[in-house]
Amino acid sequence: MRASTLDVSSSLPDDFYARPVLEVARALIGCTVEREEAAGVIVETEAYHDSEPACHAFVGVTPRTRTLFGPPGRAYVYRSYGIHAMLNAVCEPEGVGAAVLIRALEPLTGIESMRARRGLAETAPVEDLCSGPGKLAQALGVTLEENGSSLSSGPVRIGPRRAEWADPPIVAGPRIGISRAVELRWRLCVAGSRNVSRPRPSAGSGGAAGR
DNA sequence: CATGGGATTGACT
DNA sequence: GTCAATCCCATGC
Repeated sequence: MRASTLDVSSSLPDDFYARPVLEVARALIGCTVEREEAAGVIVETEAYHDSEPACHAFVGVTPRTRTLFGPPGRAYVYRSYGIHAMLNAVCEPEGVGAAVLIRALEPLTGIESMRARRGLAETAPVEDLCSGPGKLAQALGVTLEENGSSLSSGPVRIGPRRAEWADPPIVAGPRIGISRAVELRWRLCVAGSRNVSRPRPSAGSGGAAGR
């Protein structure tokens, strides 16, 4: 029993994800992601839906997007730029292609193994471990083989929002690295968190108010 | 079967 | 700020 201080025995039920994807993206802030001995608190998410062209599922059901249209509560993992694995949570009812991209975590446990998997020195700052979607997948050891696995009973699990994250200050802004549907402010970040990826949205200008 | 683009990152100017 | 690394897969011939 090495992780005695972190009881993440409970995972979010599948129906947590069976609702509007933007709603889930907000609800996932403050929740925990755990894989083996490593775990962290979600501080940044993005929502994607098949109705808008930035979503992989926009093109319809293909071998690649099959998971996105499948039942909610599964992991959608794909490779980006040939290098990085991206971890998503499939949302909305089966038949709808939607997912929340987990973009950043505040590390909780397994920090040494995170540094090792990221190839960083023991002195590397904690905020460098999971402050980006490719980084957190590498830090947790998430692989493409986990695509389609259950987020409640599979190798990667998401647990409920922790008490100290009951009402996190959330800032919304445009999603990162996309060229279409840029008008949607579907990126949600914990205001002031140093674990959020760059560019960090400023609390004043891109704020929670849309446009 | 060949090609091109991508929900990124880190190193370098 | 710019740029290369590198792989999956959708699209087109």
